[in-house]
Amino acid sequence: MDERKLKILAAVVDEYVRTGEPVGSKSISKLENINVSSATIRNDMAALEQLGYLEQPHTSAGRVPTFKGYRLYIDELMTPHDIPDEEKIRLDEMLGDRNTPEELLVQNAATALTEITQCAAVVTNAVPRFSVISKVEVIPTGKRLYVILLITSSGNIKNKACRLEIDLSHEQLDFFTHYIEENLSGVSVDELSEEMLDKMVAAVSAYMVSLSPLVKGICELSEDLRQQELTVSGSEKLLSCDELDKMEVVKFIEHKDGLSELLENAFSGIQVKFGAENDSFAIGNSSLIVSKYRKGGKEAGSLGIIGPMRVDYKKIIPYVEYLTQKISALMDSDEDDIINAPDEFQAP
Amino acid sequence: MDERKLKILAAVVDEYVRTGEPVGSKSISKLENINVSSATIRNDMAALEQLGYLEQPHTSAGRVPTFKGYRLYIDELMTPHDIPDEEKIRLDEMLGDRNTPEELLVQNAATALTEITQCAAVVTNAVPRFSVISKVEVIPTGKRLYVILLITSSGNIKNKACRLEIDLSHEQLDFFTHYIEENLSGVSVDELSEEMLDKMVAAVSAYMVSLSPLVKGICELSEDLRQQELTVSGSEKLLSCDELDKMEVVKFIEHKDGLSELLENAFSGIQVKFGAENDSFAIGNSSLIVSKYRKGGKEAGSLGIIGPMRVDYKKIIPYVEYLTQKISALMDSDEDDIINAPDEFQAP
DNA sequence: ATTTAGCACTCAAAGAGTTAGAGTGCTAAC
DNA sequence: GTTAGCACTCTAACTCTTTGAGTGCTAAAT
Repeated sequence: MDERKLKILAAVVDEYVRTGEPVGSKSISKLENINVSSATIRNDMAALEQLGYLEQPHTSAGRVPTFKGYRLYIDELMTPHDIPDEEKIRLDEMLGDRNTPEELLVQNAATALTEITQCAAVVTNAVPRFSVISKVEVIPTGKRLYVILLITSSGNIKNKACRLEIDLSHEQLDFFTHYIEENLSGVSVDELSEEMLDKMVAAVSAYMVSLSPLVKGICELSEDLRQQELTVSGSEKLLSCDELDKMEVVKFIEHKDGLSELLENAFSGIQVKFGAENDSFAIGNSSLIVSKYRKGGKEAGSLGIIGPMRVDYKKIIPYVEYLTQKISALMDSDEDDIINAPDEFQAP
Repeated sequence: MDERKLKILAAVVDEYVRTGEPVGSKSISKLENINVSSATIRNDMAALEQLGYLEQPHTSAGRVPTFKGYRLYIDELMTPHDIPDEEKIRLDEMLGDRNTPEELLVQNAATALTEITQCAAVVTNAVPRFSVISKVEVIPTGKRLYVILLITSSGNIKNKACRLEIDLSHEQLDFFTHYIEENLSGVSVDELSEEMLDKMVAAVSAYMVSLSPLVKGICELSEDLRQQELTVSGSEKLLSCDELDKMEVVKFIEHKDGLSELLENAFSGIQVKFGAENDSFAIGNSSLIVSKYRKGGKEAGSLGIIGPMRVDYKKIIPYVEYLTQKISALMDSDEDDIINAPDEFQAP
């Protein structure tokens, strides 16, 4: 692989991203930093096509990058743009500050990304998993009717109504509440394993079978907590993008299967995945640009965009990187504000 | 307006709904109960177009009903189909019985409607408004951090985290909890007026200004409660419906603005509204078919579908009517099961 | 040994022209 | 008032042609 060939590949990608039309040898030869004739470029382009980096929609058309071509471009050839300072300021304002709730922080970042990229933005919020359970309450609210309340240190609150077969005496309820509180209080949501909950089900059932709906309710609630929340915003942008198949986009909007896992399993750092490369997430010509943000050094969630493969990587990647870094920073500086002391208070 | 013209209008709507193609005079003349020639029909159709009930996509095409045409058809001309008995049985099974929670009841109805109509189903659940507040709790969960919990007799639970400027002593918290409990417990959600809450804000603030975030939180929660819950299910069906503009549908899916008010302000009984007729809810060629269900004689919520204007009203309207009636019946017979005794139990 | 100019060739996209057919409006007869 | 008949209209589908961007190859130039 020739130095010049790489330069030409980069030029083809840049041109194609800019114009959206297949790129011909002539238009490349006219570029500033290219000083060979179109014939030479034709030869090189033919070679690049041989190698699988470019392809022709039809014989007499210019070349278009293949996803292998994009891959090489992104990994090696591209020179990312800098984000102008005034733009950074604007982003910082959009995001929020130390006092902005974490959920809103990532939400704002998503909004910013949709606006900048005109693509769908995707965020996961795995923050709840880092928190510990700070409170479990079972509150009787009526005849045989109870509400289970689960509160985490990060302020996440889940509740669920439960109907029992029988009414519980104060003693029974007390027993149950204490047992649960003892076993779950202070446990990190991450550690809430199946076994642990199974053990509790067994123990409580042994004491009194009628309590099992309550335990089941708690299991369901902790299930909820463990699940990282995936939000896709601005997905309508994908519909007006004619590189993507409308039907596939619609299917994606309906159920975002696979995406959640894909994000969960991603490495840290910025990442670009193409629809073609993995079948779990199947919008044909799409590209997913994500990065993970961190909280207290641990990966806490992902942030990125879904768009067509023909997207301005030079421009967008720095934005995704900047936003994830900023979010990580804001979440870290926020840490001393987070309450990790579930036992400090007693219910009145 | 001639008897025959009305008959022709009805025939045009029926044919158009059936085929999806503009309807010509010839195809109408071939119909069983029409015994005039196509020329006569042409004359009548021209008249109907003059009157605004029909329109032509272009000069040499058949006619299509305008929304004014649909309106007349629905209000006066249409003969609704009967639902077959076995179908009714199937619906009854899908819905649930006396023991099915109300929320699930309407949810099931929505699912049934999506399945039958291949349109999006929309339900509102105003049931919470009929219930009384059975419990208010303020639970400390960390440094200056409190969770407010509002539970209604119908099992509705709302919560909200609140951060205060200072830590509360047990006494302060007790005072507050008691005050709130005393004032709100047993109050029906419907009666939760602005004034009432304002009075509380004033009273509490007089005692201690720092408590006002809590009162504010409670106000917001009761606001939530009063707001009827709107659920749209199967909205993906609208995307595969080519009469509707995809972009508008996506926008609608993302934020269902206006729909809630539209439903709230609707009269009782079955109702059909067209996207064109009201701008608050703006999917171009859409039609909204809803009816209200009742609980204990009072309107409790709405149930219906959103689809293209070209939808089988003859078939769908009876389904919507049947389901709302059934739900009303189930909710009424369910009434003695509802817990209206918030004071029966004490927190442990 | 590359690089380049030149040229014949290819192919999609756009435009022009044609046809087919469904449907209309009007007129004159019933 | 209704109907048959006919000329007219307009779209959708099809073919034919043209255009031009772009290619690959060859032979000359560096």
